[in-house]
Amino acid sequence: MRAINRFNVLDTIRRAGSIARVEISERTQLSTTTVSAITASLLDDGLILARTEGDLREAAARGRPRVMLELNPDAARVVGAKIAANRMVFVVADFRGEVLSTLTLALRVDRQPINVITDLIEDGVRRCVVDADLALDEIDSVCLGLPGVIEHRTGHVRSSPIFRENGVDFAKDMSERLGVTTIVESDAHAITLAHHWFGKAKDLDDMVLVSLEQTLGLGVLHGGQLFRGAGGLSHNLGDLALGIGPQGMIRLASLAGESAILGDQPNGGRFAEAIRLGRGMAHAKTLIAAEDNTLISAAIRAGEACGMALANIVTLFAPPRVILVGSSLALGQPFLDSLRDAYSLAIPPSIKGVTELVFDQSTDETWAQGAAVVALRELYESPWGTTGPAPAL
Amino acid sequence: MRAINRFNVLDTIRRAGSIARVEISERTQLSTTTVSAITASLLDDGLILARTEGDLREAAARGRPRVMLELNPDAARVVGAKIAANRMVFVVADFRGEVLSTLTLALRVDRQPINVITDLIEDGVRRCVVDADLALDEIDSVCLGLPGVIEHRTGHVRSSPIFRENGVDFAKDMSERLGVTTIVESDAHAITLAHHWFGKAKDLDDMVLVSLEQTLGLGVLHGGQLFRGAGGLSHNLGDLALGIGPQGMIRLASLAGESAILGDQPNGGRFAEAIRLGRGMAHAKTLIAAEDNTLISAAIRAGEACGMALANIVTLFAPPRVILVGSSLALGQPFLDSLRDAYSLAIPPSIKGVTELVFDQSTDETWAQGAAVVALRELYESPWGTTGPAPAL
DNA sequence: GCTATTTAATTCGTATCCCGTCAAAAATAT
DNA sequence: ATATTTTTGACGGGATACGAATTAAATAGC
Repeated sequence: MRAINRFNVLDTIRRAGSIARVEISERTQLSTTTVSAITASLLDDGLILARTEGDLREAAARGRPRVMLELNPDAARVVGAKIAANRMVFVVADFRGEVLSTLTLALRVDRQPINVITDLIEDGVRRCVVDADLALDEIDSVCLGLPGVIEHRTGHVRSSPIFRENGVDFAKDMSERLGVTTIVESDAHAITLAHHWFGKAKDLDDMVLVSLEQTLGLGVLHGGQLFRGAGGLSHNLGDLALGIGPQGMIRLASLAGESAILGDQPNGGRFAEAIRLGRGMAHAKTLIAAEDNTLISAAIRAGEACGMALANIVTLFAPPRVILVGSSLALGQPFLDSLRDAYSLAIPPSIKGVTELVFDQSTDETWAQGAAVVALRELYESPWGTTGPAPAL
Repeated sequence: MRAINRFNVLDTIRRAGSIARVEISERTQLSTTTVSAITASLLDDGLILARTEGDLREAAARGRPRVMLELNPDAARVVGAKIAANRMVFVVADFRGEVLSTLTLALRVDRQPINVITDLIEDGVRRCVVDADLALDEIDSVCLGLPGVIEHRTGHVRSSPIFRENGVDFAKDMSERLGVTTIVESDAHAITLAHHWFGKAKDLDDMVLVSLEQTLGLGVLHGGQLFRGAGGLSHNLGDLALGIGPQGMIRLASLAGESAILGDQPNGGRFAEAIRLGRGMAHAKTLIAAEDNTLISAAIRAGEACGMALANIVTLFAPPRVILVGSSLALGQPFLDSLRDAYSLAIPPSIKGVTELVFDQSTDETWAQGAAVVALRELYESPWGTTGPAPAL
């Protein structure tokens, strides 16, 4: 019970950035007494800081000035990472989720043996931590966001384009490797939380995010919590079945996945090289501007498929807002227009107007930051969840 | 806090049917002391009853015999109803959800003006209440389950095949009409809760139910709670988009809805008559047995579409169990087989084995009982939610 | 410059609630 | 009748939250 209130207060402070006790009490519906008690304990634990200046009410404020409270950035450090097929992005973040250092490694990791991948990730984590002027033992937790179907609770990767194998116990492997608690999460879930904390869903506790990258991912926020399937399973939109074709089931990924849009490019060509470097979509955009008809029609086909799938998601979840993110958005007009058209055609009239569509081209760093948020959210709850007994002097 | 524990204890008693305090304490993880306090207050409020006999442990039980506690059936009465296009089914249920009386009215209500429909419903409610030897003012709450997209919180019906109009404030209308709090809920949600309380999901707090009737509905249970969209919106599977056809969007309902399967039957014919009476699917089954090829292929088409949609639902929600209900199941082999085939083809390998498929041919009464459960669940929480202060003497 | 006013935060006392321990009650076995 | 076993109820301790009163720190007015 106290744990719940503690978390609520802490979260209220985080959302506000800087806030006085009175206002916490207003927002949480807790009495000022309780807020005082809780904030005292939070101050005591070093999780928040008090700042005497900064009372930003109307300039001529009478009465005792408010003492502003904010998160103590140094209360914890976490590493968040986005692991994609052709790049890895790491960030070190402080307790507020603010990024302290970034590291991008442009290298192809998919289809590599697992221990090569874990090696590379370990390397990236270590380098990024050093860049932030920290040591690994100052890091409280690490979270890796990767594409695919991931069981968050167990850290079990059911399937991912990153791995050749299915069913990897990735969290366990990496935890042992790094000597730091490591969480594995779907990349879509990570960017969903990033938007909830810092992006275009700060004001909402219910929303849906669709990520259009190599893999098509989904994040559903419900009451401020990620909605996970059984066993904390993440969703994979690319697996959605669209119909039966000559070679069996046609899935969304086969029309709207990155490789489906860009097609098989001749090895060594400039396009193939751009794809290698994660610039495939940007390159495609310039080709589309030059009226490359193959690409244009691929983009339109992908947009239509996405738009329809999106409408179905909205039919099922009816969120007030859907945020679309991912590299495919860089394709520009033909893709976006056909997506929007298909969406508005496919959305049932009865829920028209319920959902607002928002497009966002986040940087890779935001994804990694989202992974850091996943790690932070777990920290927020667990280690100080139990009320510490007053230490005997 | 007490409210939460109270609810948990009450719910534990309901689930068990009859249970001793010790066992409540075991199941809820509450101390026997607390359980005693709470049960005393529940007994005091007349919500539960104590029965001295009925200790069903090993016959030769030494020690003080257990006092079994069970819900007081008379603590409340509710009316639940299933309103379909061609029939209305009412039940009066006691506090346990047990049915006291049933009333089925086989009449076509769709496309009637609203006040005709409300008239008929009012009539049905009143008659069913009388059948249970009760008066309307002894009814605590009414819940109507209808097909379509319904906002549970507001009782607003966004669209329903029952109504000619969209956007009807049905809960308000009926509450005024009956003088009893009336809740409106999607029929799929009702049957979902019916299965949670009495049917094939008693053991699960997470599951998905798909209802295949005139309308294709969906109920998602998540942590024992119905998962609703924004504003308590219900889902409508029939609105799912499958692809673009010559006449615009092809939706699931146009392939697998009742009318899509049965087709347009000549007015006055035996088939049309059967449909009128809600026996359309049964009649179709006999025709299929007689190798009516039009129907067989319609059934197969419908089954395929449903199977694929089902696989997509499972991809998104990954529930441990999916329950399929509804009149279309009566079609038998061709429908069920093609559904199963399409499902196993469309289900992504990465989540194969997560979900168990269960078919259930519930009676209409069960649907109405589910609506009663919706009403009861609200009663369980609200009126005794606050701890009553000890009355002065 | 002093006092009154206003607003913020803390302290204190009270009520609630849960749990652990212990005693009472109710049956059976000897 | 007595001992044993099991369940139930009662009392005190600990934690928590809230309301009222108190203290704190600033401004406004004279």
